[in-house]
Amino acid sequence: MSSTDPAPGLRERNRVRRMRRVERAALELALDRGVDHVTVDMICEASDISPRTYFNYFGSKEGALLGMGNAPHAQADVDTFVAARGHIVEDLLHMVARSFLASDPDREVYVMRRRLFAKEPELQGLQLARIAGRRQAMTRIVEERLAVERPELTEVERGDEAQLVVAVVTGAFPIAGRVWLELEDPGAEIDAAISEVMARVRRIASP
Amino acid sequence: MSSTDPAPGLRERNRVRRMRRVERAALELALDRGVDHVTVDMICEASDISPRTYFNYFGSKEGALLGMGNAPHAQADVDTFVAARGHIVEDLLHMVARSFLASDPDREVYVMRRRLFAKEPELQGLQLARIAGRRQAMTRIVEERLAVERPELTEVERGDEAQLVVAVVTGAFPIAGRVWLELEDPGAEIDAAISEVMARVRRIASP
DNA sequence: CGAGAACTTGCAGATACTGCAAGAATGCGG
DNA sequence: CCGCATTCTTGCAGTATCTGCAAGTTCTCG
Repeated sequence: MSSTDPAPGLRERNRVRRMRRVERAALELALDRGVDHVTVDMICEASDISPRTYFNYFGSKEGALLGMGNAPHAQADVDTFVAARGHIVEDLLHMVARSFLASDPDREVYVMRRRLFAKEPELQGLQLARIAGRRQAMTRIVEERLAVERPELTEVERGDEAQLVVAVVTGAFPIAGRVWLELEDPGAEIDAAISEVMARVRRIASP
Repeated sequence: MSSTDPAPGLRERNRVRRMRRVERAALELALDRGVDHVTVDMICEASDISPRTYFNYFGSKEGALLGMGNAPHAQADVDTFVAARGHIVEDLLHMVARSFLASDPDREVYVMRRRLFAKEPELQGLQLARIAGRRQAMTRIVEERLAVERPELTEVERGDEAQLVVAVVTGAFPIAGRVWLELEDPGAEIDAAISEVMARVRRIASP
């Protein structure tokens, strides 16, 4: 289920191509006229797809605007994080970043999305709702690591600490994303962005 | 607009009473049958209100389940926070807590809400979406304080730092809320809960 | 008490979303 | 290349959410 499937097959390729087409159409329409002056029917007409299929793909009107929300983390990345012993926030940021890059993000779509978010801040709320499931999954993963790393904590304390770590990471990741965007060089440079953001995180809690 | 209005007036009192009645009915129904087997019409019938009025009050089906999302912070509390020079996260937690207590939270409804959230985690996502507006407002307030407290930061850095602070606080507040709930004594005890949570926040970023 | 403001309600309608079943595209073994 | 099974797309019909408007009702205040 990772991004390294050997033969995607025609069916899968068509699917991806169609989804991208719909996403683009939706973003263009939303940027042009504003989200709530766009209907699902418009998006479907613009991308030549049936409304029923639209919902099969994205589940909700905003689905095409928000993009990837459901793909779980690769087990290998999870294991790496659980076994790592660096700063837990930084390690988790790396896991999330790896997951993000694995989805083969389309830089152009990403930029459109950012512009749209700036234009209609309510979408950020929906984005948060969309990734709520991921937050829960992440919380469980962090708890797993804490169980071996800090066995002195009670179960409740572990849960609290995990929640806090996840909150910090979900707050910090978009910032790292922006920093990453400003660097021209794609790929490994995201590590630099993470280090930079980590420094800011440290500064906040220290004094 | 604060909670210290001298004479609420009959109109306002009716309004509050009715909203509470609707909230209770909605929570009971949702706990009983599950959120998506409850319709707005059911809630309205159970609480003897017209659907149109329901939407005037709560704006969305889930509004009655999630509770207060829109009331802005009292200007006095904001000023206090901006002028304070303690740990910025702790100060902001206090501001949020004051705002929360000012809404005169009904402990029983609060408990029902927590039970419902535990039963249907997707609601937590919607909750995040609902308070997204508050988060933005909080971010601006934090930026305001940072502008005077740390003038050496660039505008972008200020924005980033504010975002991080808000992320930490919105992550930490529910935990403080739970701790507060477990204390029998209502009222000022929320300060103790905040101190306790702050210690955990510090522990996370330090090593 | 009476004028005016604020609120509730019903109605009509647009839009979002879902289940179902038929039809089309694709994968696969012969 | 041909059927057969599988999976996906689509249309249809129906339900639920949400909104604007205008009329009726309740409250406020002088």
